[in-house]
Amino acid sequence: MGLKEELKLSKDFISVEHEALLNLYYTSICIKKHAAGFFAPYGLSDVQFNLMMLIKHHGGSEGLSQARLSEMMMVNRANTTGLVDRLEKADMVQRTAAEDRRYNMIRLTQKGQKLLDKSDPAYGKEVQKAMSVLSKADLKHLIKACEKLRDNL
Amino acid sequence: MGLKEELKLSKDFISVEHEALLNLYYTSICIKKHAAGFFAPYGLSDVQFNLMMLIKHHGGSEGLSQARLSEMMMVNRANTTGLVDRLEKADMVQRTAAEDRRYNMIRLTQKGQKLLDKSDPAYGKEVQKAMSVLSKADLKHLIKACEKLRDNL
DNA sequence: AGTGTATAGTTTATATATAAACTACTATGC
DNA sequence: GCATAGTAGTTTATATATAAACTATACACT
Repeated sequence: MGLKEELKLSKDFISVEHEALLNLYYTSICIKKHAAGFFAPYGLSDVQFNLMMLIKHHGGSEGLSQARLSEMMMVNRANTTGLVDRLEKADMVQRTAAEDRRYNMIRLTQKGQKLLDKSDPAYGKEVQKAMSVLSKADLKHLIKACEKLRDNL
Repeated sequence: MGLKEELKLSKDFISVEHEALLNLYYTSICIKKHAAGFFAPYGLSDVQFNLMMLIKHHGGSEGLSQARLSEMMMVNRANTTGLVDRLEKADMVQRTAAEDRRYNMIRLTQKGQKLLDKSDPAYGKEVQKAMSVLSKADLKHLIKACEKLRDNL
């Protein structure tokens, strides 16, 4: 459905450019909400799940520092402090000392690893399902468009 | 730049589908950050500006209820309470009574109207500039892709 | 060795977002 | 008329996000 109908607007968008921008923005909101709903049964938020996925897939054996996690999630490093606090409290990740004593290396706990091993395949399937309405060519087109937009900011 | 390079990932994405989803998500984050930076000199957040724009362009003479604003911003109505609180405190909007006494009709104050009249044209130009890297065909393609994705959630 | 600079993480204050429980009001059905 | 449903807004608790100020550590240079 067009965004105009979805938001029940009576007036058209001012330009295709603005319509495209708002479509990108609101679609991202919808996807985020959907992801939150998908992860809720696992007792995790979408953001918490994302952080744990990054450690699983890019942390190797040493884990990732909070600064690196912040960079990969494109969030302020202050945000990661609280995020790791909550995940540590839930026994999903643990802070471990690095050689450079400024760093916390964040790793998954056994509990965290177990939960991810269970939920990761389901997440993969959900992504395929969500994106299946677009052809491979459409997907590549979409990726290219996003890259161009980011480069231009 | 590809998202892989931008986030300095050492591994490829698992699928084009996942890459497209992450591109959409992260591009939206980048755009939001850019918007926040753009509106900062006006003393407004991107979210506050969005709310005021909705009132200006879709509020007519009566303004909009908080429920309607929540719907148009795709946020929980609890969120709009605080948003309007802060904008009211800054003398940008005002709550006025509607015939149906459950409703607050939110309108721009003179100060809010003045600020919007000044910033709105600059915002329009910024949107054009940001989206100018995509052709009209690309933009329509992007809109269509977003619509398909939302319909499929 | 000591000084300055940069980096990592935390703390604080604040904004934005949700869900759930609550109040106030409206509308519906008998 | 009155119980019941539904709708609008608020409050509370909590999560996520930022900027700015802070501490601790590391590094570079004379």
